[in-house]
Amino acid sequence: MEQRTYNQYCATARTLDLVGERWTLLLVRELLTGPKRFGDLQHSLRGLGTGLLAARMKHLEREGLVHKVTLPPPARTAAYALTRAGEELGPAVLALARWGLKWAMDEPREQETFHPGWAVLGLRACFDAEAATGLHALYEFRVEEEIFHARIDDGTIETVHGPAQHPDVTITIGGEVFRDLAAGRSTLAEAINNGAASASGDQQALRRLHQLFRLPRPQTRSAAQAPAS
Amino acid sequence: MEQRTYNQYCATARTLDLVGERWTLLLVRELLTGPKRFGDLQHSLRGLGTGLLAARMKHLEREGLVHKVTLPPPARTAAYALTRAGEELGPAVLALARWGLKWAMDEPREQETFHPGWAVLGLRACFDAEAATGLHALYEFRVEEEIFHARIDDGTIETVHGPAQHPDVTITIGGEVFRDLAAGRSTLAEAINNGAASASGDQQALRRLHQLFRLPRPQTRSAAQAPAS
DNA sequence: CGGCATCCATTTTGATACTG
DNA sequence: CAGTATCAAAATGGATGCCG
Repeated sequence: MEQRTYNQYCATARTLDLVGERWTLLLVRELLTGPKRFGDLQHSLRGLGTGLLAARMKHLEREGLVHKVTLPPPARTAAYALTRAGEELGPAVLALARWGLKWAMDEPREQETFHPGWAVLGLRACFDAEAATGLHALYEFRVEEEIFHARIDDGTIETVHGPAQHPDVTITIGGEVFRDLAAGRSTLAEAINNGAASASGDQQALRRLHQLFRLPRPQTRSAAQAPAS
Repeated sequence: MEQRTYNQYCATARTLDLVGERWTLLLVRELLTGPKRFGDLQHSLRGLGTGLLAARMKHLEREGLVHKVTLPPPARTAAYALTRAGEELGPAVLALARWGLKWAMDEPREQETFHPGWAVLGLRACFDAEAATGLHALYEFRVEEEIFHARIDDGTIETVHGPAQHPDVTITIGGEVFRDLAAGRSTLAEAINNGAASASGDQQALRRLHQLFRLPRPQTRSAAQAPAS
């Protein structure tokens, strides 16, 4: 395995040698919101068979980007988690997501799957650090059956799968609304006004939340275009 | 073509549908330092055949990331350039490069090729915007037969293939030294002291240059490691 | 359920020869 | 030099079965 290399002494190429194969960066994306079990990973990634998934995870493990953990009680089952090196791929994945939010997220297509965790990462991708100066807050998102939380500490954001301990605000929202929101086709304020979402908790923290994400204005990639430089 | 899609309504997955195939991001990398001809691209990317290269460029063109241009005189030949959308993949490519600089750039391996343009992009990846506040300068790098320039304007950097008009500083340097420098295994100051590089022009701009790039301390990805979270 | 091997149809790729 | 045509090798997708 991994005999196929670009053979270039270049940081980008070396990185792509490690994580450029099909599915690999999406596996990293899944783990960026916390450890996941083998089955969870496969469930999120339709089209990825057990054989290839096992091969990819073994590769990531061998390369030191992922390691096996035992989930804390009461779960106690085995799962995969990112190592420090794996976690630091976050900025690269989020950069790809930012580009996609601006240039590739038109209407959802038939056939396309969606999981709330992707939208959570989408929010994280357009987190505006400046807008969060001085803010320390814990937000919980209850999207259909899935729960996530975002911890904001003065310009930093952490988004994790699972409930929060003592959230300042809890947002309850349907999957489709949440999807539209993360794709910039709706806002949280609108959704709450609509009744499509509800928020409870610290009202001031909620007001800050509205300002924290700066979604790019979607653009179309027309093939006929003036030079970039 | 492009029938293979992840079918996920996710910004990262949609982006990878467009540029996640083998070679594609490396082609973007090549074009990030300016337009290139078909043959130049193939020359830089050993192992990429003409058939696949043609298919990739056609795909990128159809998707509006690349377009054909006619090089200005005296060249006048056809070339490929990034569109606005393509150019904006820069941050994602540079994020991958930053990760690689930290976690994947050990010694060059036998068989690995190297082109100065990659190192130029490596420098750009670790450009420190804060260190460049108030600086407006044009640097020219003459690496073996290749010439690049970097234009710095107060926190922004632009790196382009080709000579500069009226550079403030011109650095002449060998390919291997430049390679080591961009991989963090040497510094420009050392290279100049060694005589491995020479610089002429505005001495103050040269002093600033030394401070502009913050290379990450290389790390090893040990598979046996404590959890990241 | 987690994890892995095996078999097979389909795609993707790599390498080379060939054409305007 | 820019690209097409062709073919062999490799990667992928999907199904299935096995084992603890």
